[in-house]
Formats: sequence, C-alpha cells, structure tokens
Amino acid sequence: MHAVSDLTAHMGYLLRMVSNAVSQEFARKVASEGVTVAEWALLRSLYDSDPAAPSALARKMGLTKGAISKLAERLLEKGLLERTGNPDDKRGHRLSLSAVGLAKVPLLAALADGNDAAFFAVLTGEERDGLRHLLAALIDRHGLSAVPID
Amino acid sequence: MHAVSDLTAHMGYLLRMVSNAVSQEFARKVASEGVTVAEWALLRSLYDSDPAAPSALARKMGLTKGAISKLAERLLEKGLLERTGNPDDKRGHRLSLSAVGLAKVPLLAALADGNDAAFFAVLTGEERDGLRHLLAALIDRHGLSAVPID
DNA sequence: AAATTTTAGTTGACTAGGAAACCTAAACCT
DNA sequence: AGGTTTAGGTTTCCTAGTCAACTAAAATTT
Repeated sequence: MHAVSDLTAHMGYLLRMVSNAVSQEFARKVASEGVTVAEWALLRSLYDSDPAAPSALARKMGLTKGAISKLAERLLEKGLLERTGNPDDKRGHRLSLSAVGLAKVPLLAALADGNDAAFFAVLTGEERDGLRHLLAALIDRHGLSAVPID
Repeated sequence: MHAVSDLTAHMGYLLRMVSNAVSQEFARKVASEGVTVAEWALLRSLYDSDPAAPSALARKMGLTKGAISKLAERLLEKGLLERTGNPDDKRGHRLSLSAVGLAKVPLLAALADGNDAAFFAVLTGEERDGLRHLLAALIDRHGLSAVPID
C-alpha cells in the first residue's frame, strides 16, 4: 500500500510557505506607500523601459493579459501610470510611468531591498548564495522567465 | 545616488516565481480529480487526524479562520468533508473527512509526490537536499512553525 | 475586394487569501 | 447575579491571478 506522504515532505509546499511569508512582509511595507506588491512589480518593470504595450508587459512579467489589464486600470486611477494611444494600431496602446510613478519607484526599491535583506538575514552569506543559485537553476532549467502566455 | 535595483536581484522575487510555477503545475494535475491545491492541503491535514475544529486547522495550516471557513464550505458541498456539531461548545464544530474524501487522499498524495519529484528532478540529489535544508532553515528561524511538523 | 484568421485588450466567473466587522457562546470578573 | 471580555465562525470587501468569452482592429487568404 502506498503510504500517504506528509505534506511537508513536498518541497513545493515549503517553497509556498516561505514565499508567502516574504510577500506578506513586503506587502505590509509597500502598503505604507499606497501600493501593492503586484503594482510595485509593474511599476518597476516600466521604470527603465520605453512605454510598453500591455501584452509586452504580460510577457515580461509572466502574467496573463487579463492580469495586466486589471493591474494597469488601478494604477491609472492612482495616477501612477499613463496610457497613450497608438496611432499605428488602433487596437493597442502604451503604458508608461507618470511623473508621480517615476518618483515613487526609487522609494519602493529601497523598501524592497530592505525587506529582502531583512528576511534573508537569518541565513549566512554562504547559504544565501546557495539559495540564489538553486532558485536560478530551477528558473533556468524550467525556462521560467520567458513563459509564453496564451 | 541610490541605484534602483533590478527586480530579479531580490530573492523574494525569485522565490515567488518558482513557487508559482510549482503550484500551477500541481493545480492542473489535481484539477483532474476535481480538487484545488488549497482543498488538497486541507484534506491532507485531516487525513491522519481526529475531527478538528476550523480554528485548529487554521493554526495548523497557517491560514486565517476566514480562509478555512470558505474552503470548508466548498469541500462540504463537494461531499468530501463532514461537519459535526460539538455539544460541549455550541459556538464551534468539528470537521472530518467523508468516506469519499478519505478515499481520495491517497490518490491526491500520489499526484503530489509525482509533481514534486518531476519539478525538482532538474536538480541533482545534492542540490535538492540543499534546497530543502535552506527552506527548512528559513521556516525555522522565522518561526513559520504553523506547519513544519504533524 | 471579401472572407477568414490572428492579435490586442477588456470583462466576467472562479479560486485564493488577508483584514476587519459582526454574531454568538463561553469565560471571567467583580 | 450581571457586565465585560475573549474565543469560534461567518460574511463582506479587497487584492491577485487564471481562464474563457468577447469586441475590435489588423493581417492573411482566397
């Protein structure tokens, strides 16, 4: 008879637990700037790029078009993003940071740096390097950063 | 001037990417059994335990009472869970697996084992051990004890 | 040129979860 | 006793994200 393995026997489970903990910590911190984690990721993606189409952002961030659509909508309402039409293609448009959004990214980046440093400070430098290497290996060997959506 | 660090410079970001990938893979597999990942975790938690109060499950699984409440509601409707009143305390109740739920856990466990093995097969045995150790260390040192044992 | 297909984005339905408000029952004080 | 506080659960509202259906415009076929 197949023994029913413990939940915690699965690395996926441990991964999810740790990942949730990091994100939650960070969520509280960025909330003080009136922004969510997902919003931060989108703002950061636009920071050093030209105005980008939603579909391009979806590819870049590994999200679906729908996710970007909703995210962008909220950021537009918050005045952190700008949407400009594309005369060459009346279906699409381009998203870019507003002046306010542009100014906010460095602040958020500092919070992100601090959060990451604080959370992983419980590891030794060697352990941190090891973890980074393992995560990079998983991402690389699974071809994760370029996950085609749709 | 503070440089704005790359998103991928943060380990929390890499962690989230990998974690999402594992969960998504797994979600597809368990969907074939008509169950979601969160539902599987709850079912598994009840598998080798006595009937448990929702609040106890919340502690054990590291979720809020609200999350358990909604999850349990769906599982009750699917007929995988049973709810029995507690005469000693008219506020609460106990949740336990139904016969169907009980029968389903080993099937799901096999899927979980397979998913985990497949995803982390791109690492060497040594790397896997290293990753498990690092995740356990983070969980331990941050007191994310909600789950590790039992 | 007309019909078809592909692409861009939005919207709605659903799972997932936290936070907070709320109700009720139990426990604890005076 | 009677009032207050604490604990157990549910519900509502919000973010987050997927998938699938949909509209409209562009690109391809025929």
